[in-house]
Amino acid sequence: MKIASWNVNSLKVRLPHVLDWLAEAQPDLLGIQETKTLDENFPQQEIEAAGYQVLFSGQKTYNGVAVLSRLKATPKEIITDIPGLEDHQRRVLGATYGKLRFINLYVPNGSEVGSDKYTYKLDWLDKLASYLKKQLQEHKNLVVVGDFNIAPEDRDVHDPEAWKGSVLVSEPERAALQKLFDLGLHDSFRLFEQDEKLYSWWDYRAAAFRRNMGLRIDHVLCSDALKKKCTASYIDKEPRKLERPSDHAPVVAEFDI
DNA sequence: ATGGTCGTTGGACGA
Repeated sequence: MKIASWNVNSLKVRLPHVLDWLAEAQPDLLGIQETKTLDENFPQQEIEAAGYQVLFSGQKTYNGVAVLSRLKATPKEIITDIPGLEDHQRRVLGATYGKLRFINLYVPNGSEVGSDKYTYKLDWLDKLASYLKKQLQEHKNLVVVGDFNIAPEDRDVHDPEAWKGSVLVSEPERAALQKLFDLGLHDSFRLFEQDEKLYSWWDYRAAAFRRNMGLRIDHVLCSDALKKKCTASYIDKEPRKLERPSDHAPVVAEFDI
C-alpha cells in the first residue's frame, strides 16, 4: 500500500498536477493540505473520475484538507477536528479504511516564534498529542500524515545556522514533534538510509528550489505495527519542477499490507 | 533568509 501526503497550496490551481500525479504515482491513500477550497466548490467529479473516492473539509481562502483513496473500503469514523480543540480552521481529516486508521493534518505554520500564531501552533500540537495517544490505543495500524510545519532535526534543514531558533525548527516545536515520536509514531523517512539534503518544501522566493534551500517539514508517521511493514519512504521532487508548482513536494511511504 | 514569490483577493495577509 502506497500512502502519501502533499500540501498543494490551492487545489483549484494545482488540480492538473494532482490528477497527473495520481495517474503517475498511483497512491492508495493521499492526504492533501491547503486546498483553500470551500466544500461546495471541491472538484469531487474530477477526482472521482480519476478512480479515487474523496473526503474533504475546507474553508474559504485558507487551510482545507482532503483525503483521496482508491481502496475498496468505505471510510468510517470520520473526524474533521481534534476532539477537545475548538478550531474553525479546517486542518484535520481522519478516517478508518478497513483495518487502517488514517489521519491527515495541516499543522499550523506558527508565523514567528513568540507570536499568537506560534502559541496556537504549540497548543494545537499539545492537543494533537493527547488525541494521538488515545488513537494509538484504539488502532494498531495508524498512519498520520501531513504538513507538520516542523523540521525534526538539523539534517532536515538546508542551513541550520541560518534557521536556528526560528519557526519550523525551534526547540519547542521539535519537542512537540518528538512527543509524537515518543508515543510510538515513527518518521517513516528515517526508517531507511537516505541521501543528504532531501527536503519537502522550498520557499517560492530566492530561487530556493533551484538552490535546494529547503526544509523537510512534510511527514508520514506510522505506528509500531506498521513500522515493521514499511518497505520504502521517499520524497517525489518531480512535481516541484513543473510550471506553477506547489511549494511542497509529495512525500510517500509504502507498506507491505 | 536583507528581500527576493505565490495564492486569494481585489489591499493586504498568510505561508
